[in-house]
Amino acid sequence: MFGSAKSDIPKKVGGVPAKSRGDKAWQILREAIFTGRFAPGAPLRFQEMQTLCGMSVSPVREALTRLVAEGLVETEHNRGYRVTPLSRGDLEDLVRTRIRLEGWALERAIELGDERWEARIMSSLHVLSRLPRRRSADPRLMDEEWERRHNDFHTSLIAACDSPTTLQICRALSDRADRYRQISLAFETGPRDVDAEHAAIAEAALARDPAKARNALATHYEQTTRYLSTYLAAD
Amino acid sequence: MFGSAKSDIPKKVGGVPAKSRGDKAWQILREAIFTGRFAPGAPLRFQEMQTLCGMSVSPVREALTRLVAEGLVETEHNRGYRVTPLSRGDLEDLVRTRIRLEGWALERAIELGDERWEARIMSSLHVLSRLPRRRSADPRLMDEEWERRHNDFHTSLIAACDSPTTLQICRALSDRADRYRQISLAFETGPRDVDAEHAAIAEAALARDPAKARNALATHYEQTTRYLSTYLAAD
DNA sequence: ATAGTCAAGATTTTCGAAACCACAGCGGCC
DNA sequence: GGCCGCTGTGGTTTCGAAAATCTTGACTAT
Repeated sequence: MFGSAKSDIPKKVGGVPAKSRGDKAWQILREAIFTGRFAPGAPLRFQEMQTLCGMSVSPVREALTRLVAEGLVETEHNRGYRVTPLSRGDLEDLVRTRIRLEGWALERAIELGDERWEARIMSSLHVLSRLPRRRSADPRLMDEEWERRHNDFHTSLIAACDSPTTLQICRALSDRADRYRQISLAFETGPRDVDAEHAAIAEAALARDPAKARNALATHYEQTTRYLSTYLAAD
Repeated sequence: MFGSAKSDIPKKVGGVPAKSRGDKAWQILREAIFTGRFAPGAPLRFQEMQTLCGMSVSPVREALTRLVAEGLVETEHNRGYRVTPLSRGDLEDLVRTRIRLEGWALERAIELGDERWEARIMSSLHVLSRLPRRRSADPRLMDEEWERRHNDFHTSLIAACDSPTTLQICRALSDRADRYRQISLAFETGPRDVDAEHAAIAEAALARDPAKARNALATHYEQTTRYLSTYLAAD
């Protein structure tokens, strides 16, 4: 369209190239919401989004529909879209639900996991621990690569669970929780050894101790709530 | 647009009027998938959908995006959309996940429910039992009103649960299961007293017996699997 | 002053056509 | 004969603008 027509499509996020403009819009808006470019509760205006994404209204609209389904964006008919607000109540509910559901998935994975499952956990834990959590340039922001690896670690823990439906829901909840994780960095004051928390989960999982693994996972997830909930609106 | 401009918008499904063409397209396509107008695995062509919905491509596309997010429809880039196939494996996974998740929601509701919760269960159970399950005209099809009331009964059971996230997921899973329920009628041969199954759940819930209620719910959900799974592709 | 009405501007929603892609059928080349 | 590339066809995806809708603010009547 303008200049080199194709070269603006294959932008990647998390290693996955965008296949269509709709995909790309989804990635861009998602990223914009995560980084706070669009604040929680802020209205999303089409003109701005079109400029940001460099495309027409149709793919933007498709992306928004997806984001609504994922719970990152809300809509009211004929009154546009807005970034879903964050709140203490939502976070607490989210964390409790994740602990319950992902805890079950973890137990199941411990039951079924083979050597390959174990190996993937060890490898993803290792590469995760090799990276600092905060971005060196701006320590209030999360390092993109760290987040990718963190995600991979948690995915690997439950990968051996045999319920695709459960895994899919876990992924969706993890996405919703990402936003809280992002901003929690700005508020964490006390010392927190995230690496140790991860190692504890992995150790219990490989030792095939379901109760212990579940506990470690719960502790890990509850840490974020602890730091964050006092700073969030009660709702 | 044509004749009386407004009158073609407020079509209702389940008592909820469509607010936009996108909503209406979603309702129409959903209904078409449930009733088998579009069979499992069948490709969804835009021309046909536009004719069926009586509108242009944009709202149809929006509806499809929503249906994909709900798992009723699948898509492959540049190769269109297709109705998500039904399979034995998917059904079994779905049912197990529902039993686990909805079982927990039920326990929680039993813990928290007040008089209003009890009253709603009794009332929705009553109106449900007053209606035949099969459509009188074509006994292989499910009565629309019955399905609405059935849904309301199950919703009322867990309504007192205090986790919006969990309730939302339960609703989504219930929607996915609807398709299996619809076709199960055509295969059910042996006698099955659905009303008794419902009554058993309600009784245990009102008696505040979590384990018993959970069991009754599990039994109820497993019945459908029992009748259906031999007729479904293994996958 | 207050509520109700209306017009203008801003924004979302929908349309119809253009651009684009996958696939099948055909013809040339090794 | 088999393989490769071209091209036409049937479909999806994206565009740019028109239509519908909401918001705002001024104006009028009570």
